[in-house]
Formats: sequence, C-alpha cells, structure tokens
Amino acid sequence: MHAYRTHTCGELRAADAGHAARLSGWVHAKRDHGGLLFIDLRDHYGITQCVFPAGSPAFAAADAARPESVITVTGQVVNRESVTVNPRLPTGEIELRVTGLVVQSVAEVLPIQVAGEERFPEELRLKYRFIDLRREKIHRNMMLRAGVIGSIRRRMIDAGFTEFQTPILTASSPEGARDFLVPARLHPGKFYALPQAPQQFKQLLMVAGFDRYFQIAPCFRDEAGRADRSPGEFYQLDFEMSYVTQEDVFNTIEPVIAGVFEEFAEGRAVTPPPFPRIPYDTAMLEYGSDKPDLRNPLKIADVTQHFAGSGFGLFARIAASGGVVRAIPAPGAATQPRSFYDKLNEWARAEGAGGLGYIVYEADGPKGPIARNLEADRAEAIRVAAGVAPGDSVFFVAGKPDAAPKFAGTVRTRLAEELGLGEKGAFRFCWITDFPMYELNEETRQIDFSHNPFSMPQGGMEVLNTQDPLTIKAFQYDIVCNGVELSSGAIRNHRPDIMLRAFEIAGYKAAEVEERFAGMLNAFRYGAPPHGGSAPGIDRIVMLLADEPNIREVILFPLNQQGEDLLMGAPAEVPPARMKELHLRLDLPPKARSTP
RNA sequence: GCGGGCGUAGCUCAGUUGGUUAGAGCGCCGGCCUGUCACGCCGGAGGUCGCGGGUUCGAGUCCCGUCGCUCGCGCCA
Repeated sequence: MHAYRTHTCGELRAADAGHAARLSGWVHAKRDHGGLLFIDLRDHYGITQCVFPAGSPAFAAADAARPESVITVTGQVVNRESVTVNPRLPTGEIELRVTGLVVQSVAEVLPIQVAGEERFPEELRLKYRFIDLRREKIHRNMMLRAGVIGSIRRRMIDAGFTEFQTPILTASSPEGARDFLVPARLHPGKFYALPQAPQQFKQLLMVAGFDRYFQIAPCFRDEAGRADRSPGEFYQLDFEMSYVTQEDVFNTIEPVIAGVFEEFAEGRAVTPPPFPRIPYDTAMLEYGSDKPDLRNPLKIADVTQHFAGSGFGLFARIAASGGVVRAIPAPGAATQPRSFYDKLNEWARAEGAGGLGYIVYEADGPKGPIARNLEADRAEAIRVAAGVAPGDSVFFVAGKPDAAPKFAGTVRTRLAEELGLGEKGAFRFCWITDFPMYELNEETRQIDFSHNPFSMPQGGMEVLNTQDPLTIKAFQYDIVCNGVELSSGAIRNHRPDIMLRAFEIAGYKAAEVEERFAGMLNAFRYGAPPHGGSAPGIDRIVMLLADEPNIREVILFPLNQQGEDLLMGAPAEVPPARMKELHLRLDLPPKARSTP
C-alpha cells in the first residue's frame, strides 16, 4: 500500500465498501464519544469520516490528535447504516474504520480556526494565510481563480492570440501612477521600474508583426489600495490586436468574456454578446456614471429646459445660471409615506447636496412641494421625459453641470436599493465608448489628457487641427460589469505626427515627448500597423464571479492596505553591505527613524 | 496626506449613569459519554480593557495625545 494514501478524502463511495484504504489529511473535526471517536479527515478534495472504536490500537493516537495536525490513517471502508448517512458529504455514505494512525505533523493551537464560518480579522488571516487558505470559501475562491485564468487562456488561444511574457525589469511607463523602482547594481544611481502595465511592450509586439498578443500580465503600481483595488500588484488580461477597428476589438473579446462568465456563472444570467455600447456622454446623462450598473433599471433624464423660466423659482434660477436639473424616476413610489421622501432628502443633504426635490404623480395629478409651484403642462412634460406613469414619483437633482449629473447617479443607485429594483444573480455588461480625449484641469485651467494619451483621437490629425480640444472624442473604451470597471482600452495612436500634435495640445513640447517616449515613437517610424486592445482586470473578474466585496478574498497572498506582506515580512530593511553595493544611502523622515 | 468606524481572554463580542472580584460563546486543558458529523454534558485555566497622559475618592467607561487595523476621499484604470 502507498505510504500516504490510496485515495483522497473526497473520493470514497459506497462501491468502495469492503476494501482497505489509506488516507492522509488534516484533522478537520474530532468528536469523542468515550467508547467511540470520529475524526473528519480533510484534504484538498474533501472530507471523509474516520471511525475509531474503543480499544482499537489507533484509538489512543486519535484521542491525542490535535485539530489541523496532519495524519495518515489506514483501515477498511465500510457502509454507514442508513440513519447515520450524511447527505451533505459526497463521501457521506461510507466511513473509514481505522486500524492504524500515523501523525505526520503536529499542529499547535490555532490562531484562526479552519472549521466553521467564524469571521477573523484580516490582519490575522493574512499573517496566517497558509491556514486561512485551508478554509472552505477562500480555498474555493482560489480554485475559481485558477479555473478562470485557465479558461481565459484557452479561449484567447482559440481566438488566435499568442501569449508572450514581457519584461518585469523595465523602464518607467507613462500610465500615470507611481512606479515601483528597483536599484540597478551595475549602473550606480540608476533604477529599473516595474511595469504598471505592459502597454508599450504590447504595442511594440504589434509593430513586430505578431498580430494578436495576450498575457495574464502582472502589473505594479505604487498606489494605495481599496476594497476593490489591490495595492502594489494585480493581474490583467492584457491583449492587443493589429489592423482592427474599435468594433473588431469588441466583437473579438466579447465572446471570450461572456464565455468565461457563463462557464462560471452557476445559474446567474450573463449579458449575451453583443454587449450594449453606451457613449460616455449618454452614460453620464442616463446613469450619472461612466461605470453604470445595468442591473439597475432606472434611467436619468435631463429636465433643465422644463424648469427654465418655470414657476418653481429655485430650479428656474439654477437653470438660468447655467446649471442643470436631472430627473430620476421612482417607479411605484407614489404610495410611499411622506417619511420616505423626508428620509431621502435628509440623506441627500448629508451627502452634500442642497436637497432632493420630488414630484409624486398620483392618479389625480402631480403632488408635492415642487408641483404646487410648477405649471401643470411643465409637470406633465417632466413626467413624459422621465418616462413615468401615475403611481410613480420623480426625484430631482439640480446644480452645477459637473456635480449634479454624478449625484443624480448616486440617487439612482440609492433609489433602486430603496425600492428593491436591482436585478439579482446576473452579470450585466456594457461598453462605455467615445471618452473625451481632453479635459480641463480645474486648478491649472489647462488642457490635460483625460485618459490615455496614446489613444487615437476620433477624426485623427484633422480634428486636432480644427476642433475645440474639449469636444474631441478618443477611440477609448471601458468594459463595465455590474458597475465595476473591468478594463479600459483603446485604438492606439500609431502615427508619430498625430501623437506629437496631440501632446502639443496638452502642452508638451516635441523634444520632451521624443525623449520620454523615445522607444515607442521610434518604433512607429519604421512601419506600424493600426492596432488596439484592452486589459480586463483578472482579480476583478474573479471577485465578481466569487461574489466577494473585497479583492483580497480572491488573491492568494495579498498585501494589506499599507502595502505590507505580513506573512513574509515585506517590505524589509536590507543589510548595510547590500546598500553599499547599490550605492544607496537612506535619508529617512524623523517619524520613520524612531520606528523600532 | 485627510475623514469615518473599530481596538476588552488565543478568536468573535457584551460590559448600563464613572462604582465591589471585568462577563458570554468559540478555542484551549481535565473529566464523563458507542453513532456523532461545527456531537453533547460537567469542571478549569486564561485579561497591562492597544499604548501614554489627564480629570476623579474611584476610569474598560469621561478628556487629550499616540499607535494599529479597516472603510472611504485624495491618488490610482
């Protein structure tokens, strides 16, 4: 018999009864009945109940076995009597009657428990991640992650993409975040940067003629974490394609994304391709966000014109001074008590809004403080614009054109929650397209790139030379699922002349651009195909599929919010000899110096 | 960098208006129990109430400072 196991702990069935078997695993739970003792033995594959009758040679060893110790048990597979069958275990029809037990490794008292569903502080879970990862839910999350990555890889290869590994030790990339730097021993005073994304490399691969590239790519950014954003490092499905339009990119990647989600959806609905394409301006109007959650059926309408010059003075004045009024429908809310409206109004003030106006459309006409001062035909026009019927209400957000639409989006989310309108158990995808190429920096009053400076402006060189920069759209797009931004991508600017002009508009001198992006610009001067791509976040995809609110639940060994690895003790100081070798000397702030 | 929340036993948490010896569940240790499956029952050990200072006859509780964790803003696709 094999030294450790003839079967896994998830394998034995009624058909194995009567046979000898050997299992190895962790002591998941132990139930001592005096004359009879049970051990639930657990491994990666499942749990098998092991029985130790009183007086058997293994009984004493089982009695002494500690939870989470690793043991090997040998015995006979026996059918359980019908009343003792456990239908919740796949192995529940049988048990192992143990004749021999060997302890392979003793576990000390555990800082966190594996069995059960108690919640433990994240700090402890990360410090003892190797124990935490034994727990059922997170163990399953990691297997889901591996399955998702495998599925993505198969589907990308089937779609004609080739996987390449791009450098980890590289130069600072222009993504906009802070770089992680690595001192170069052979070049005193110089540093490598870890890639924020393989952006330039994948574009160079297109110039090199590989046509369709992808990579499950590690990306490094020295920025703070969030619940849905891993600090330090994360993974993207990075891909790029040559000779494509924006629609070609969408049509190629949609079946991959939808296919992966369907494969792991477990009954949850998935938007079938083609995903809705929503222009950025429309998204900001109708959803008040550039990452709308389409499970929420509510759509915002602009009703500024209906309040302009109306009898409702407050909104009329806002409209007259260049402000906007947005209407958010509240289906069926006409029957809500007054307290419902008061509560929301109070909430809106707490959120920093002036308030939250509303009209209740009852069967005999519009009601409420606004309706009392508003002309009947205007109230009716608003009802039509908001797409509501008698029995519904409409809420209003009024204010400056930059802030009001976004708060309308917040109200849209809150109303769907209050009214229980959000679709459950579904993955609703869309593309947000036509992002503005430039935006006005409020502080400096200068024109900045609003997203990626390397995307192609819609209309090319001509619009750059003729159009107001703030009205120019880029071939830039995001893929959004359930209000989560999964990726951003673009058709790239592969023309050095257009790129230099695009940078010139944002205030960059040609010499500066030539120097900073020498590698890519140079490559584009020797025959570059039109190309584009995107890079959906792997961690966020798994997070959605695992239905986890926190990205660290789908990462094996995540850094904490302070960017520390509590298990391995990183970051750490380095010995003086290494510092000398690297020609580095510390110049610490007073606070860090006094830290032990 | 800024703001909110939290910090009491190994873990999860309770602790009233400031008042005697700070509690419960899980875990741990010991005992009982032959059909449990997060077994059950009895008993026990275990506490610098994050840390420092202050107010008070008296502080887990009030005040100030500080540290840590977490969520959010800034930052970041």
